[in-house]
Amino acid sequence: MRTHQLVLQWIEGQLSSGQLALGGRLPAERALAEQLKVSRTSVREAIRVLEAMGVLRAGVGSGPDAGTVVIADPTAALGSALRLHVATSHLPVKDIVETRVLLESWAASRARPESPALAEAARLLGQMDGCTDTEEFLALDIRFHLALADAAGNAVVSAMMGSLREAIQDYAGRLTGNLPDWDSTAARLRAEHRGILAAISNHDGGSAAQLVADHIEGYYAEAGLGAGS
Amino acid sequence: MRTHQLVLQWIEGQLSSGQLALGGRLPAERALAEQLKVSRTSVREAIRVLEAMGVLRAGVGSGPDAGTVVIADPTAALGSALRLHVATSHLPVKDIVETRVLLESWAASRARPESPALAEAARLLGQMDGCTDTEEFLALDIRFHLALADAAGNAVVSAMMGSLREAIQDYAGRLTGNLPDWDSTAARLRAEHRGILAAISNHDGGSAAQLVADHIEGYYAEAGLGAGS
DNA sequence: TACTTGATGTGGTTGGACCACACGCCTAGA
DNA sequence: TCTAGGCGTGTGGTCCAACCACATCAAGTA
Repeated sequence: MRTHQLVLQWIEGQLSSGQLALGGRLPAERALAEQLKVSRTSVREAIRVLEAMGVLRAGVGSGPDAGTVVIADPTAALGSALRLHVATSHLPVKDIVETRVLLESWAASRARPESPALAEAARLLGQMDGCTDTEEFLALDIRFHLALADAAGNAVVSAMMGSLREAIQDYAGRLTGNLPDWDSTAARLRAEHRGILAAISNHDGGSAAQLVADHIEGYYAEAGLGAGS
Repeated sequence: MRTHQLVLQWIEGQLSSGQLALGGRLPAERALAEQLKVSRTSVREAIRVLEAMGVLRAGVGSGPDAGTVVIADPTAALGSALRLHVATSHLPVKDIVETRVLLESWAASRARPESPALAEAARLLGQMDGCTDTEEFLALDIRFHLALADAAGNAVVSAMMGSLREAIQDYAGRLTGNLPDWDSTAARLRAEHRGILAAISNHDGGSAAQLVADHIEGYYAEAGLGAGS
């Protein structure tokens, strides 16, 4: 057992037992090192790992933003892990898109019409109507799809959706250059978004799921390869 | 930009550009530190992160197993990340089980009967028949379900399935104690496994998906809370 | 030839030092 | 009295130098 793993175990234990909760603060690195009888280096290595996993956030200085505090950002961990393994060509982009279709169509079929996340999605849709900038449109589009995922009320699916999105974000951005006519594409995407939202509002989960799948795969087909709107 | 993140970027760049591939070796820590004009500490912190993400593996000594080499274990990264966030109570076990049902039933519906992974699943099923030890049975059960997921041919879904499993493994293990009669449960599980395999062999993906969902949710209901066989 | 022994290179760990930063007290001035 | 500045204190960020344990390989020895 390597030293930093001992520190990891200790922190995970504190989290499991509830002695360290969301928003809680870890002891200072030097204090924790002394407490666990290890070097500060080992403590720092453990903190780095948890930071990369979206469990901790380290801040310098003093005050409320300082120190090492517990956060909860599962998307960050899953996202960077997926991105790295895509980089090693071990996770094909095709599989990522396929998984995204799977998760997102499920989320659409399970989305509750009264969910606040769905209201947020509708608001974003309104913003996209008056949007002329391509980059801004895509940013809003991402948030729209994430809100859709949130509306299903499954935190794991939401986190995975976000991470899949993050993993292929650069890739998807490059694809927009392949589009022959961005304006017409944007118009189509807007219309499809409205259709999805309408299906969910009508409690027609089956249609919503199908529309989402078509929506993503349609973009996939049009842009030539791998990442939907 | 913190120093270790610079090292992370450099390594990710090497991976993306293909100059560092699966099985490749990183320069020695001291050499890499000098090359990037940073301290060995920062290099080590970056390596720790990538190690936790299942991208690198560090080995001491000399020879083939020594040095820092590129591996590809997406499951490790996703699994520990999910486990940690479950520990913070930010990802409900209920959502994990629900996601597992979603992914696994999809995998069953897409599994190709001629897949080698499916043959492996059948082999494992045979081993489980002559198995009397509870713990060994559960270990084989895990491998059976993972083989099932692999048979769909989607690396992302396989990795996510494995990570979900890992995240709630301890939890699932504790649940077996709740069962009133393990022997009869094991017999039922075996029969259900055979049914799933048969449906896939008959190219009846729809039935297979439904059987898998029932299989997992049945165990969930019987054990009282959260993790299927 | 077979065994021992040391050199070499790897990651693993440690302690100490210094830096930049941000807050909050505490003093000097208005 | 009230205000504005400076300085002390504690935080993470970085670096360095040294040592350890380990595994291999080559040279030397019986």
